[in-house]
Order: sequence, then structure tokens, then C-alpha cells
Amino acid sequence: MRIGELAQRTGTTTRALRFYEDQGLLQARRSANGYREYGEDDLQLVKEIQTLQTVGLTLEETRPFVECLRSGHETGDSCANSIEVYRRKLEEADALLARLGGIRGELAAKLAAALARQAPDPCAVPDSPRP
Amino acid sequence: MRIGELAQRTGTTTRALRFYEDQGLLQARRSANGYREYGEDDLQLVKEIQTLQTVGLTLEETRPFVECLRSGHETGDSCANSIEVYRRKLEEADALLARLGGIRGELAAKLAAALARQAPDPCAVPDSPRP
DNA sequence: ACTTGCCTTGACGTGGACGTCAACGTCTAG
DNA sequence: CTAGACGTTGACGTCCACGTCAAGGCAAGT
Repeated sequence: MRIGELAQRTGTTTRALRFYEDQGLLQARRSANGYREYGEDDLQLVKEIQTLQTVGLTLEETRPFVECLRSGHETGDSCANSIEVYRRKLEEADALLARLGGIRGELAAKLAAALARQAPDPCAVPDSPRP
Repeated sequence: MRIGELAQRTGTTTRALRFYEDQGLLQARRSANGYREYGEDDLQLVKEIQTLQTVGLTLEETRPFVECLRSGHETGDSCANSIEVYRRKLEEADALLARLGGIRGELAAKLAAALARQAPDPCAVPDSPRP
């Protein structure tokens, strides 16, 4: 199939596919007129890339998976390099979750404090009620 | 104080401070030679911006806080606009946490599945043990 | 012949918060 | 007088995953 069809079947754009090729993630044969020609394996490969992107991998990080697939393995994560990326990303996700959780807490505290100042709790005891 | 000192006392760079000025977040008087001259209130303001950045606000989102401070309020979050930003960011944080939690789960599952394929659990029952 | 729709390469734009020059003026110490 | 440490503006670079033209080639239908 040509690039337009591949884009359509993967729900992406031709621009993205050419970009993947630029990055060496996708390689297309060329037909006589210079058009890129793809096979079903390329479809699979693009889908793999997309799946990995949705779980937070950068394009660069999908490279081991792509190479794994190209080296004949059934799945992109059958290789040690891919597994390693999984581990790294899992750690990153945990770190990010921790950080974000902390931030969420700080935000909530700030909001609560601001609201308290804005409309002081009528039951609360202020600093100096009667000087 | 001049820009270098302000940068040092806030732990940032002169470039950042000039950038804040470009964005209209910081306004400096100029001394006779054209140097920017800052006061203690500016120090406070920069610190406020930094604190807000650490809890995930973009520079643009710190604007209401800055304006609130400049309009004479004691804290940047004494104004309705600032409170509104708090609320929005809190929602964003929750959404992000949910998404990231999902992603983390998917990643963990993928890793587990890959490891299982790599070195199958000796106690597990594969699809077709005896054809 | 002409339009339409696909394809090609190349090059610049996007957003966010600055970093990093360049080329120059200013102030202070020796 | 001069070196060095500060300051000034302006403009381009960074990262990432493309978007958005521009300018043209190729194939098929009318």
C-alpha cells in the first residue's frame, strides 16, 4: 500500500509516517515512480509505535522495539533492550506520579488556604480576636 | 538591587528575569545608566512566580497572581482570578494523575507479559501443553 | 486538454521557558 | 589606562513530534 492508505489505516498522517522514516523507524520500498510502498508488516510496526507512544514512550524509545521486530521477533518487546525501556519508563512513571501527587497536595492546600483567607471560617479562632 | 543580585537571591538567571519582563510579569525601574533596578517587592514577586511554577503553573498562569500582588493584595492568591487558576490546575492535576496511573498500569502489565514470554513461569499452564 | 487527487522533497513554524551567543556600553580596582 | 565584572539589546538555538506551506511530479477520469 502507499503512504496515504497506511496513514488512513493507522489513523495518523502522511507527515508523521515520513517523519518516522526520517528517524529511521520506518523503511519503505519505492515503486518505479518513487512512491513509498508499504506492506502489512509496516502496518504492524506503525501500530506498535503508536501503542508505545500512548504509554508514554518517546519516538526514540520505541527504537529498540522496532529493531526487535525487524530482527524477526514476533513482538517488539521480546528483546532485552525493549524490556529495559519498559523498566525505565515504569520508574519514570512512578517518579512522576510521586511528584505529581505531591504537587496536587500542595495545590489543594494552597487553594484551601486562599479560600480560608477569603471567607474566614466563622468557627475558627483568628490570631488576635481581642487585642 | 540590580538584575544580577536579584537573580542570585532568587536562584535564577538574569536571562529568566529579562524574560519575565518581556512577558510583562516583572517591571523594573531603570537607573540613569539604563540598568534595571529592583526592590524587595520584586524579590517577593519572583519568589511567588517560582513557587507557582514548582506546583505546575505555566508563566502565563502566574499572571493573575502577579497582578493580584501588584494591585495591593498581601498574597498573590487573594483574588478570584488566582483562585480560579488554582481550581483549574487542581482539576488538571487530577486528570493527569488518572491518566498517568492508567499508563503506569499498562506499562507494568506489558513488562510482566514480556517477562512471562521471555522466561515462562514453570508453574503456569501454557496454551497448548500437549497437542 | 484539463481537473482532481495522490505523491515527492524541502524548509520553516509550533509551544514553553529559557540558554547561548554577539556586539556593545558602564563601572570599579589596580 | 586597562582589565574584568557587571549591564544592555537582539537574535537565534534547544527539545519533541509533528503541522503547514511551497513547488512540483505522476496517474486516472472526463
